[in-house]
Amino acid sequence: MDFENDLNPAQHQAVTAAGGPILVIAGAGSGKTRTIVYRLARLVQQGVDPASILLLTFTRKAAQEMLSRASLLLGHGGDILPGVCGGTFHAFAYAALRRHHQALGFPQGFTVIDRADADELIGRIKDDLGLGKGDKSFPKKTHVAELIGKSRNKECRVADIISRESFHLLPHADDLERLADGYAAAKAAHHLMDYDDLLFLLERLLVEHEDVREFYRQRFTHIMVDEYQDTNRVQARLITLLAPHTGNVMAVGDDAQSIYAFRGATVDNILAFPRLFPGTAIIKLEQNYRSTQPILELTNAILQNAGEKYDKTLFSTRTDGPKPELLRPFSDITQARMAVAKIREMARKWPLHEIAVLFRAGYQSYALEVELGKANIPFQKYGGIKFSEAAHIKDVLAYPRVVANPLDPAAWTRCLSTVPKVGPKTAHKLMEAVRLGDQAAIDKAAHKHPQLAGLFAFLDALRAMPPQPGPILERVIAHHTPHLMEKYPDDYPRRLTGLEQLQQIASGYSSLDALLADMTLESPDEDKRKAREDHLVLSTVHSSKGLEWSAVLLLDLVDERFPSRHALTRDEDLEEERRLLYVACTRARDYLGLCVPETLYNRQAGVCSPVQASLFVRELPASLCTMVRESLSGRPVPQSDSPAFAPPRPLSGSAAAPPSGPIPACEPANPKTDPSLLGYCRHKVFGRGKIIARLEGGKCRVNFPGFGPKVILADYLEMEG
DNA sequence: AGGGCGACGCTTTTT
DNA sequence: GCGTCGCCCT
Repeated sequence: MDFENDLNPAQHQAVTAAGGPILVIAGAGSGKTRTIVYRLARLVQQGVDPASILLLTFTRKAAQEMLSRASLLLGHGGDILPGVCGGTFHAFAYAALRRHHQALGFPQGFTVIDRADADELIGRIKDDLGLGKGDKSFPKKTHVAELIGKSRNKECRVADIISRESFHLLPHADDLERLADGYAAAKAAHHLMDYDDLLFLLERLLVEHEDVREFYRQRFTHIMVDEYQDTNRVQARLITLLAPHTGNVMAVGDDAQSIYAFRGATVDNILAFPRLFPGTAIIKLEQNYRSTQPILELTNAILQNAGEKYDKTLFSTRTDGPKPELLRPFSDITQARMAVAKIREMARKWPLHEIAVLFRAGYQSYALEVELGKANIPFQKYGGIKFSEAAHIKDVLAYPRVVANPLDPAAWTRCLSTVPKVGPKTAHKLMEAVRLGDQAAIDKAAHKHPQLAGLFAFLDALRAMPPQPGPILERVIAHHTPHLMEKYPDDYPRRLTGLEQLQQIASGYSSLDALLADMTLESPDEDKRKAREDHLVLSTVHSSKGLEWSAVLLLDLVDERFPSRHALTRDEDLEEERRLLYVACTRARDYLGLCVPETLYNRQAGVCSPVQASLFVRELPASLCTMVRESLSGRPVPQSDSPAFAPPRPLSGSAAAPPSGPIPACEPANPKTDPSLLGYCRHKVFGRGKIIARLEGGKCRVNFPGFGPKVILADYLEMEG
């Protein structure tokens, strides 16, 4: 290892810093991973036992990547550095809780439930409490689950979350609190834990059991935490519990890339770190090795318009390269066509896996996925539906779940639903009968549903087997295949392949509990299952965190989509959207294309309505990108002189761009119709409000405090200021 | 009580 | 394009 030559001075300092707390502020593309990898390798080289290193990352994939790169540096070949404990906070918490579950009053262990299971449980409690019956204003179970999750992650009452961001639900605040309590009680009664419980229970374990705390403090003498800007409060407390104040803790993060505030992450953790760990060495990595200078100029400009100032300006040694392109398809429908043309063009220069298409939300790639299918371009989608979330996988895993935890309601419902004429209601009654040992009720039900006896016999047989995942899954799949064929007559072959993959995965585990927990905590790697072919990457911006590509295309950069329209009312939400765009653009090494459709297809009306370019795009100086319009043939046509962002025009307009200056420089001729003005206004009935969008036909969407968003003709509004 | 069917509404991001 | 809800029949 050549530390002097492989690292720049700041990286070198971070890698070779002696023990004690270290905070590394690592700008996008500044060699953060390289720094962590080299430090890992150096620690091991200096004789630190790998087993005493704890590496906490955002995904297990990231941990594995770092460990295998460090192994390579140490000359261990591609093998993962043996002994190092690496993974997510949640996976680490699960392992610790499993080891010490008796101490917490879970003598028989517990089951980790995912979001869908939690939703279902909440739905049942909602029904039990008789909430929302015939009341359309009562939130749906998924929304309730979201509120409860938020309140726990932000560590405040459900009522506080409601009054801060969903004030229309205030009338239901008391009922929602009751629902949250009921949910917590049901989890305890059935030995279930959701994602949040894992963290809070680990905290309780470490606080209440000094011996356990000391065990971990002695076991892990070196702790490294990646993506520290996206940790929440309980995660920060866990670090202080795991490490003494003078401990060897290295936190790495970038406040400008914080994109998980919505689930309780707080950049305050970065600011507070030096206070919690006195004597922290603070090291900043600012040189960018990833992107060309023109791309960095654009990303720097995005941050410059942020309300909160980030004291960083990335600089690159890569001065070459084209400016980012601003692609203007006619609509979000033709955007897919234009993107495919662009991807074809780029595929001449780079392999497909070096090209990525990013978007704000999963559904925004549907149209593109269809076009890619037509064009025969292979792709892999990140951040979409996960392997373990597919219905048939969950169905099959339900059997071993019942074996592992006979109180798991979601698992029982799935198993019992394979019996004809048994649905959620009967399943619940039966589960209660099993729990209470009510043999009479079971016999009665077995008489009514003849196939029930077979299912119970099968489950008993499973319980009698040694708890080895491989053989158990083999039997379960054999048992379940007829049901699968019945349930999915059209595509059961595809799903059967998925089950075979599951069988493969399962045989790699020695403990059933570990398999089940991993399936809910961390879905298996996509690329392990897919043939190693060259494919384009589609991803949500959130899932693209920490990754990079030679070429990046960004879809739907229009108001209401990016920033998401849910983020328009609160300032801090809008700021998070800005950082999200920053993360997206800093993924690109050589080429960055921003797609700004001129219209959006409106399904109800069946027409394309003009939209504005995203607020963030409108703010950018026109000189930072090149504009490319879609020609009528669908091929991209570069514009000779690139006026920045034309106001939206109807499709009927000529294909040639009307002469128009950049919006930022637009003169405010008529404040009522000027589409760039999104300030405050007054309305005779609703009072003061904030204009959040300009619509066609001289209308605006205005958010009135106390009334919510309304669409109003601009003529009825009086502009303020 | 289950299951099929049509209407509706909504659609952020993830461990 | 999806899940969810209510209605109606079995």
